[in-house]
Amino acid sequence: MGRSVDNPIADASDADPSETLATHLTDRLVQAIVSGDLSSGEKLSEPELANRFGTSRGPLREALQRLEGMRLVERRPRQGARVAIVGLRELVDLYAVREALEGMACRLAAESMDADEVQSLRQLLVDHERRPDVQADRGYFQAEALTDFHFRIVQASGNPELVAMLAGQLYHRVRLYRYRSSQISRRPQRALKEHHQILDAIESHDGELAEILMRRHIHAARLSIEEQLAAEM
Amino acid sequence: MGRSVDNPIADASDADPSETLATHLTDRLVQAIVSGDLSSGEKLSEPELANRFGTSRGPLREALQRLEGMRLVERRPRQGARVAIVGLRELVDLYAVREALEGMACRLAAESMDADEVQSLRQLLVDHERRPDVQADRGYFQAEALTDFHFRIVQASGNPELVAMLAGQLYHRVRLYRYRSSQISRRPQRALKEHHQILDAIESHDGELAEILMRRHIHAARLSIEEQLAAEM
DNA sequence: GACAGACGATGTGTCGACAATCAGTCTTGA
DNA sequence: TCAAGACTGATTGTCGACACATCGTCTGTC
Repeated sequence: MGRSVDNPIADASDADPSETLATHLTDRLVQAIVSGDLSSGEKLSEPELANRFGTSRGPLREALQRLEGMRLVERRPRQGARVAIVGLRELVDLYAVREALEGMACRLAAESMDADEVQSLRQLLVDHERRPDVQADRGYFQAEALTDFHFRIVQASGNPELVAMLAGQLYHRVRLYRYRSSQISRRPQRALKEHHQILDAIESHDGELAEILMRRHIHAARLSIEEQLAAEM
Repeated sequence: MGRSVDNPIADASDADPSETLATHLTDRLVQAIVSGDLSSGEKLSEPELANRFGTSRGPLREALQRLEGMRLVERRPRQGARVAIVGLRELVDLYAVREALEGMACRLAAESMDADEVQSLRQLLVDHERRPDVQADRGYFQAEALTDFHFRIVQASGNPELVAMLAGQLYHRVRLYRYRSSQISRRPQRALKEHHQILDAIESHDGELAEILMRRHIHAARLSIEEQLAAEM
């Protein structure tokens, strides 16, 4: 498919102590699912995948288990794993939760971020602004931007529970929808503007406003994805 | 400790198709951690636990992985698993997230629950009310009550993502704190009253009020646990 | 006496193999 | 022709074993 060649040598030759085969497999499977390499609802065969990635079933099962925790796959005892179903209904539910959690994160961030951190985030937005795809008003809102701006706000909330919930599992599913919906946002300039407004609220330590703006921002993003997804289905 | 004897015969003799050794182990380990049988920060040895539960390391590792997903244990590559640390700081963070999510769940429930469901929940509260420990104003707020009232509201929200986040991982840690803080609430009557008020708001489909009341309720519960925990430390 | 380095023991990560189960196909009977 | 049941193939759950890393201890030297 899109994945040209697995390079087990380059991956296995290093002896990174903080990584294990299972974590590697997890990352690769996440990527495969999010990118659509493994399609929604597809049955995942353990022997086949293990063979495909050049490992045994042990680490692969461990990886599948983690994906289940991220709700990217669903496993049933003695029936195997399937890639999670991504539908309109699930999108709405997911973004509703995201609104609540990121709204909260944004409020906390507004209350605790110092000037340096704000400045750093502002620079990030400026960098985004200069990207050619954004200039052409296409594709700003890729997964990268999400992991950049949103993730850093979440981290700035200072609440590890919140970070774990969002970065640990919710964001993976969000990325899933992003990729599936043409991979390209139809409103990059506007999204970028909203990011700036959110950051403005954070800068002035207006938690309440920051939360409201973030919720609206996510709400609008959901509507955008919803449209595209509905058009594709 | 309290666990006298493992009874592998009674557990293994059945052939429940929907359960596997790993799920069994998960339940037992959750219980062991929540009840304090395994103390906070304790190192978990795979061979020892496997031996203790009469299985091999395979299913046990799978169970540990799930516990990691629930954030009841922390695993580091090549260093093993440790029971999660439960401190005051973590409690505050956890309950902040819980406030946001359950507040949202309560609002959704208020908007969608029908009269029958409300009646059923009301009956549940009446049953709780009659329990001897509640009559003596002691111990209403056990884990059971949480899985009863709160869980049913969360389910009534109709948002599977929300249910998964709360029931799938957050509630396990909440139970952890409940058990650790003397296992007994000092405000059962008041908590019960708050439950009734929340249900009143739900009954009148006042989502906004229901959310506010639920948030206050959880906030008060947190303060109560915080006091007890602080006194014990 | 204290610190650095080597040694041994335990534990984790990974693998291959076996039994029970499930899905799909074919046969058999009405 | 269709339905019920048996059979075959593949897959999942589980187990035991091995290699390497990590932790604790001991020895030797400064």
